[in-house]
Amino acid sequence: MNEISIFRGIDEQDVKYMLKCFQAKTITYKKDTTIISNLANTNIIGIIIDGDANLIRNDYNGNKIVLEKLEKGSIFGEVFSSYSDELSVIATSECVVTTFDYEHIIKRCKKSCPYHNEVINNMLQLLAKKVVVMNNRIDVLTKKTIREKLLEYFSIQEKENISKTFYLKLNFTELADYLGVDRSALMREIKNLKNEGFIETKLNRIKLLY
Amino acid sequence: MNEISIFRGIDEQDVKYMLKCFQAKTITYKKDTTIISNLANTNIIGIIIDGDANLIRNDYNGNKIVLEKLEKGSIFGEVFSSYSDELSVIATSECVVTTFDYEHIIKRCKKSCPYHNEVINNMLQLLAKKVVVMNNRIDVLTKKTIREKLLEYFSIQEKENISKTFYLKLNFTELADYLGVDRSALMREIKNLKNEGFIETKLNRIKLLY
DNA sequence: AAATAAGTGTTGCATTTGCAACAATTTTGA
DNA sequence: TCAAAATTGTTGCAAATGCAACACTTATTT
Repeated sequence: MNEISIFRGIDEQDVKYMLKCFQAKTITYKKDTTIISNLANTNIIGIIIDGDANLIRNDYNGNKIVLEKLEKGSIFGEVFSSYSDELSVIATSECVVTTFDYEHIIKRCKKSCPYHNEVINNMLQLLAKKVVVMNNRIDVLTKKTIREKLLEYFSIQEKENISKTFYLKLNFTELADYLGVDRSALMREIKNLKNEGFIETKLNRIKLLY
Repeated sequence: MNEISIFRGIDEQDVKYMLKCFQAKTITYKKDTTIISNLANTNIIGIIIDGDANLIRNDYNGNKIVLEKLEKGSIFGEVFSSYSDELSVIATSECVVTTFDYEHIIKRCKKSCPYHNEVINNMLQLLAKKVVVMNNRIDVLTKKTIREKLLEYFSIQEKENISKTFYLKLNFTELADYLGVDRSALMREIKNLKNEGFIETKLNRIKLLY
């Protein structure tokens, strides 16, 4: 997959050295525990070393919304400084997390680690990738009907998988949230698409017939 | 406004030097002319030095969608590499634009300009700001009804202006596109909000009464 | 293994929305 | 300054959607 990670291109020894230089802390969290709360008011960068977590927003009504699913290699905390609602990161499996202060990324360390450039480049690419992912979601959400939203979503999956057959990464409840529509209405529209011969489905496998 | 720009914190002389080092080109475009076409296939970074432009997507139907409004200080081209549709940038007023190759940002130049760090930091912050803006839009688009979308949009404007009275930056046609809804349905809902005493409007000025 | 929770699938109905079409108003530019 | 273009504002109507409620299936927990 050639995934970008914040330490890509830096060898393991140097990563260790750098983390020491950054005064990074690595902690293991149990499932369903809080990794960090009130993220918006910190200058912390976190990296998921292993496991999965969710970036959660608690809005004014007390609703918890999953803003982002974090997995191995994901970073969090880099961009939400302007959020006024409370953000937190919750482990959804046993989870190893490294955190350090954002300052270390932008300000050169005194020892001016030679691999610092590499980290910044990776960071830019991670952010750029995030922008692409968000753009995809906006494209989908901007469509007016559930059918159009679904077809746009399928089209993105088709591109990513380079195949007209793929497995949904979200369950239907999550997909409804992702598309910003009512779940039952989503089910109805999927049924319609099947009946009209646009798609075939089997569990979470989708096959596009057009 | 303390706006971030890619050259913030670097004095004018050094910016000039750096642009030379980057082999940057600065060109003035007339209104409605194409600044760059097929952006997705380039590694170019552009900076709007003066004037306004639109980042346009030509989708498969030939529809032109305004993805982003660019103004003085905006940068473009850095993150859209994965778009398969054609992207272009069109001047919406007389427009001075500087372009250079993305490589210059990430790879240290041979002379290793001392202000290079500053540029990278600014670049990170610009991207981060973009992520925040996109997050706002996703928050709005995810709401199910036009009323909820409008109220969320107003709430963001209220925060940004720190006032319950503010002027819309978009006209109603553009706002309808931004919210992903039909324009006439949007007008209807604004009328309802007025009749029910939630807002007052006068031209593009909105006053929240709650 | 039983109990509980989470997710899927379905339906009737009221409400919301998009669409189409048009008039009125404002802005642009020739 | 006048004509054309763009934007605003309105409405009837059909279609799409959300909501609520429920049965059923699959996971998870104890």
